[in-house]
Amino acid sequence: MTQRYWLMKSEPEEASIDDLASAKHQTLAWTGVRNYQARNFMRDEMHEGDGVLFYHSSCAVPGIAGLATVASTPYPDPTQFDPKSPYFDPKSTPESPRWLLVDVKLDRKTRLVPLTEMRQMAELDGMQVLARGNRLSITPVSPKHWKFITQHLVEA
DNA sequence: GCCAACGTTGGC
DNA sequence: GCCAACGTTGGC
Repeated sequence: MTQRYWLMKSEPEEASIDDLASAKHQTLAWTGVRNYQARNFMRDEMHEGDGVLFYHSSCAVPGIAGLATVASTPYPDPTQFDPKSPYFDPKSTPESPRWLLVDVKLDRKTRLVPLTEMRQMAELDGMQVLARGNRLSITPVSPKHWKFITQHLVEA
């Protein structure tokens, strides 16, 4: 199985790179995804060891905040069964869970690479997160884009 | 706070 | 199965 690469958006008010850094084993379950495309990536296409660009969204300076790896096989998102959770899904059952997730483990915090900076890089043309109207919270990243970001952008 | 883009829902 | 209405995302 060849390694793949992903960009995963998180609102820092909910789960920031520092939350990931201070989590047990520097690992967080990627709870709260309620979009089928994003779920399908976690359920069907992500594998342990895949590279993850940890991205801060819906904040003052959106951008890449760290590097991480996929750290589990898919399993049911526990928040879907919790009536007190904002992610509760009354139509989902433990026998047939609708929402699956993976764990994400911090590799390292990086400088914040702003979305505006990424947009200026010709090397990143075609990157899905830069596409007009993109809202998907998990998007694939090509090896070429991953290489450019990790080798040239992430260091100051 | 605005609004473009896109996903979901539900009437028919 | 179509599609209008509505809700959400997320940059700006």
